Amino acid sequence: MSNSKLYKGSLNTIILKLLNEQDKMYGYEITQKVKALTKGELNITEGALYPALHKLEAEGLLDVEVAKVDNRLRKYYKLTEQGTKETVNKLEELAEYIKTMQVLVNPKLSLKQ
Amino acid sequence: MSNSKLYKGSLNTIILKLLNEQDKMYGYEITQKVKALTKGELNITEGALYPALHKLEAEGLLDVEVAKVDNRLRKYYKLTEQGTKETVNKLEELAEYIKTMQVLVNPKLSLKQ
DNA sequence: TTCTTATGCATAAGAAAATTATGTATATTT
DNA sequence: AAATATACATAATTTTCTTATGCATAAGAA
Repeated sequence: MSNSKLYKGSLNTIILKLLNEQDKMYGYEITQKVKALTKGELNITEGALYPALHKLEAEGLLDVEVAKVDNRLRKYYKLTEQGTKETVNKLEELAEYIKTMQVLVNPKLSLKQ
Repeated sequence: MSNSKLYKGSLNTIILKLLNEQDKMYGYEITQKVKALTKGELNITEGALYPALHKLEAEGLLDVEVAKVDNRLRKYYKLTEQGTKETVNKLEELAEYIKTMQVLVNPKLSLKQ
């Protein structure tokens, strides 16, 4: 995923947010989109992505729709209603996480703002 | 640690940064400091902290010094030279992580600044 | 004075989320 | 023809954490 361990735990947030923007995406598309957006910084591995997608689906946050394009399989995922709600939560958690880490890591700066 | 999974992978960064500020700290002190700084948002559990400290020491990033205060044991940890270098790396990684996540999560905003 | 809470360390069992490796298959480019 | 890109999947292992448990002393409350 990256040389930095900090991305551990961020994958679901990334997936949900992308699907919130793009309406529907398939797995491989997600990996390419993330690579492009981060200019190669972040490469989602398949071994992380596919189990994560399956779990989000099992939890009722994603719906799947299978399509065949150019004789190849694609599994399009989109947010359920519950998935949209959870996206909001995840984004709030991310904002909170960033704030907290900034307090811990740059206590002087955090007093100023 | 927190209801949010995002903190996974952040513990070493937190420990190193605190020791970079405070010169030397003992385990329990770290848990209390983090709790105070984050107003209770983040509670480092002992099961996470002590193994992390031991590992950082084994990697040569921390030195230990045992002290007895009020008939109770304290293990003071401080950064080695290598630990100070690694602290810089960890902080750079955190800054990079935050930037990257902001691009992923708020692509419109990230264009503006 | 006894019980609870706080201080201070430690480790073991288990869960969660990732990495790494491997497998299958088709399409496209070199 | 071979290599790369597209597209999915899973299994073994590792990392990092939670939860539970254990030991011990000090301080405060009932």
